[in-house]
Amino acid sequence: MEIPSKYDPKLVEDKWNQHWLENRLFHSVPDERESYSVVIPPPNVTGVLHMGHMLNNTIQDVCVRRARMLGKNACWVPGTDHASIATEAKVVQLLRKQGIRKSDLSREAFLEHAFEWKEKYGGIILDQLKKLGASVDWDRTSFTMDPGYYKAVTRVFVDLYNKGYIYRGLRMINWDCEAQTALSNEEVLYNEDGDKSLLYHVRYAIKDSNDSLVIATQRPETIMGDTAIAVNPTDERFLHLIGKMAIVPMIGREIPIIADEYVEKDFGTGCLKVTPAHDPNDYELGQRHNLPVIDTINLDGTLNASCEIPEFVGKERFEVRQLVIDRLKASGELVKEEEFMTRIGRSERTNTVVEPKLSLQWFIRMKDISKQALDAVENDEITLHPAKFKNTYRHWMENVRDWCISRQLWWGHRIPAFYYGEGENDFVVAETREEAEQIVKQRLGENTTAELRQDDDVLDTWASSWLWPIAVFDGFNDNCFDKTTGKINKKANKELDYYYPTQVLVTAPEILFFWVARMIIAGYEYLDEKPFSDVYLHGIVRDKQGRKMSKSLGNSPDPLDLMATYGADGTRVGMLLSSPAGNDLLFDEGLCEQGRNFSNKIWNAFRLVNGWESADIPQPESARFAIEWFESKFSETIGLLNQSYDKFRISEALMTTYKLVWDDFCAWYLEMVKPAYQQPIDSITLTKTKQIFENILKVLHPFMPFITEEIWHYLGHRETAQQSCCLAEWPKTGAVNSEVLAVFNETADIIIGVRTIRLQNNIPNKEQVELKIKDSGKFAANTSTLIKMCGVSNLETITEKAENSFTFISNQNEFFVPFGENVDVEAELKKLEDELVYTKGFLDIVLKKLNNEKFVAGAPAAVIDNERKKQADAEGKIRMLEEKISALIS
RNA sequence: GGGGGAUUAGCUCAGUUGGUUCAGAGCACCUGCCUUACAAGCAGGGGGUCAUAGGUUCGAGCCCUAUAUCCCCCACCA
Repeated sequence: MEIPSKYDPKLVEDKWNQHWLENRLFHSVPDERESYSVVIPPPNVTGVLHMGHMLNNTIQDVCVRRARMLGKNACWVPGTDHASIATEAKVVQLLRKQGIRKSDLSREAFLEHAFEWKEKYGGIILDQLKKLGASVDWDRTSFTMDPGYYKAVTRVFVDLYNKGYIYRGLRMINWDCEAQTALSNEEVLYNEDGDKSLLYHVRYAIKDSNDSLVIATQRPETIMGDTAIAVNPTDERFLHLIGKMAIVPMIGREIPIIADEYVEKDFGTGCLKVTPAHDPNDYELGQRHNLPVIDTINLDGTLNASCEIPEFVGKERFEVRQLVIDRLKASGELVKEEEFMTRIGRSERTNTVVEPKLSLQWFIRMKDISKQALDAVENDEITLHPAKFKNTYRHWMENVRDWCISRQLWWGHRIPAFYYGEGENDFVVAETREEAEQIVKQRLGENTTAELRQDDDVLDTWASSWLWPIAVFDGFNDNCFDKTTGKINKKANKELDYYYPTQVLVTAPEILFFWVARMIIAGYEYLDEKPFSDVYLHGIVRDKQGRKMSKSLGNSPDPLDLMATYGADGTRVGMLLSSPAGNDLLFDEGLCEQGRNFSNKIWNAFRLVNGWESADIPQPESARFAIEWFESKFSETIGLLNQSYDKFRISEALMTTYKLVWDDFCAWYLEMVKPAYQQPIDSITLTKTKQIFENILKVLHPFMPFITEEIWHYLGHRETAQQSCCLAEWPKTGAVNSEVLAVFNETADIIIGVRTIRLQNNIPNKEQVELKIKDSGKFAANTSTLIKMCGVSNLETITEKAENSFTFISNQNEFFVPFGENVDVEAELKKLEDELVYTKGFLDIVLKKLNNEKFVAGAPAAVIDNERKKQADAEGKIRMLEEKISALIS
């Protein structure tokens, strides 16, 4: 059967994917083996595979596949995140296209649409993961709004509330007056270059004084909500005014003049009007100074009665701005209009200017609950890779701020708070409405007729995904979660007991705090145990110019296209080739090409070996040596590989594998054992070579699962369907015979010497050459390998220098290749002279060191010995070169 | 503004406690080869004052101090 000379992934990948799935090779159940569990960072349920996923999942797959081969019970849990904001935005958009507005729908109707949409399009990304060969346990696919998961999230909310970690508080949120909804920070867009705006300087009178001061504002329409004027306490211009009362223009309200560090002396006029209801900073100022909050703007952006000016009530905020300006101009209180650059936030959805708005939100108190999570990373119970993120992590955790977990959306986990009255504390928190009713009855009496309203808001997505490593193993179920202590009893949950903590979490540093830190917090809060031992943080995939890949730039290749062009294996290798942990990856399609070429190289090595016919003939010495050498080389490399893997240096492991396969195995080993054209190979060498090839496939497998599986089956594992390279045993480190390695190195060095002479002197490979060796007593190369690899017709040991020859030195032995016809003596001479000059210079440097008394006195003996050895070698080399030159000249 | 990180070959990066080939790898580049596994290949080769300036040391890519440039995260000036 003819095997094509080019590897065709299309003929291979689907076949093996199907094989793996049908045989459920990646399914894991607890058993007596050591577990190796990994939870996937759940992609958005609405997501489609992009380059970031490609990188992220390839790294995980490499770790998981290797662990499986190491004999561990590998369990990689897949799933998706409901991603409340992102998904809700998409659903809203979709509905809008169908002419349906969210505001016209009931919550229930909207959620019905959302779930419908999720069923239809959600999980596309999971299918795409199959394409890249992700060896996840598909039977365990989870979703952050699965019923069980939903229950876990609710349960945790109630628990944290009961423990006193959750509270309600006022907070500025971004309000979209048109859509009448709150916006997350991510949904607020800013003009990149800033916005040109006007700063209005307005004069405020001082009570009981002829004095006045001038503030600067870009929002004159909020003047009626002012409750203070603030100046910097060190600003001498205003020291005398601190503590006095200023008069708000137009309405005459008296407000205090306060001092606060926050005020910049150099900006505007140095006086700041404080409007706690309509500016986040002013709100904080107000908190610090106990200022009243006067909210003058309605949800739809019109002014309300609190503004005290009837003419303004019901009018839109920007219309009012102009009216205010007109009034102030007329009264002479507007001193100046000044252009300046600022940044104005606009709603991503409606493009209206975002209105900061105070509202009651839910928070988690972070300080105490995050203590253990800080320590765990600090004392390396959890290791971050690369370690530099430890600093970042510490800084954030030490300055952790309370976490606002409520979102004004419908798609998500609805906050389990039930209100029975209008009072601030007229609510209860409970897992279900029934439980809530019970509590209310206890509180208000059995006969209460209070109607319960559940909070309309849902939880921040991260307030569900922070439970991921616990919840995917059903860690909050009734059996193991103890409501009274608020702890999980691991022993009562076989799965959790076996798989938790997981091994490695692979993700991007961008979400180190949003997600990773919070998972750690949850782990310690509920299990008193870390959720994972190692965190591998990979960079962002960027284009060649270093720009983030984005839809709008159109600079992101589609991973599916790449896999179609270069094969999944080639693309995986391409992704990992230049991606050390923590560094951004400047993606270059050329890397995938390199990956594809590598596939092809492996494929052709297989074709070569596969085509060999064995015969009952003696094993050549060169083949015997090749096997002996390669086995040592392989053992040595396995050691290096294991080290790289253990340190999570995945790209280093890949490069080591790449060189082992391409250089050591293909370029050297196969050439060394290869029989002459159309000659058979001895059976010992063939058998050994196939064994070696199998080992090669094993170390390649984590990176290139498809091609290795394909060849694996060709090499004699076709018979049983269960057999798979996926389940092969990772090679053990064996003995490394350093003597053999040294012999090989010397042999290879001589071969390269002869090749160089051939190339530089245009001696065709077909033409046999003689090789003479002047042995310094150290010659130890494998001669039969030399003869085979160099095209040597005659190998001879001599005692005197050979004349009329090209020469080179290797390991203090001198080698001579006698001139054939057409020899360029001049060129040869020049080469020798150049080398002489260089070596003399080198000797000078060494001597300088050795003549330095301080060096000889201060450096350890080993270092000095080495320098003396260098000196001796150099002196010897100079003698040889000089002799050679004189021989050529004569 | 606060914090963190980086600067080594044309590009992307290694370089472990300062001292054995430590100045490296891959790609790119140059030269020669369609040699019967592979031109998606083979063989060989060139290339760096380790950002700059000082300092510590017998010895610095590595340690210290400044300077310059770049990147990331958080908070963002009314």
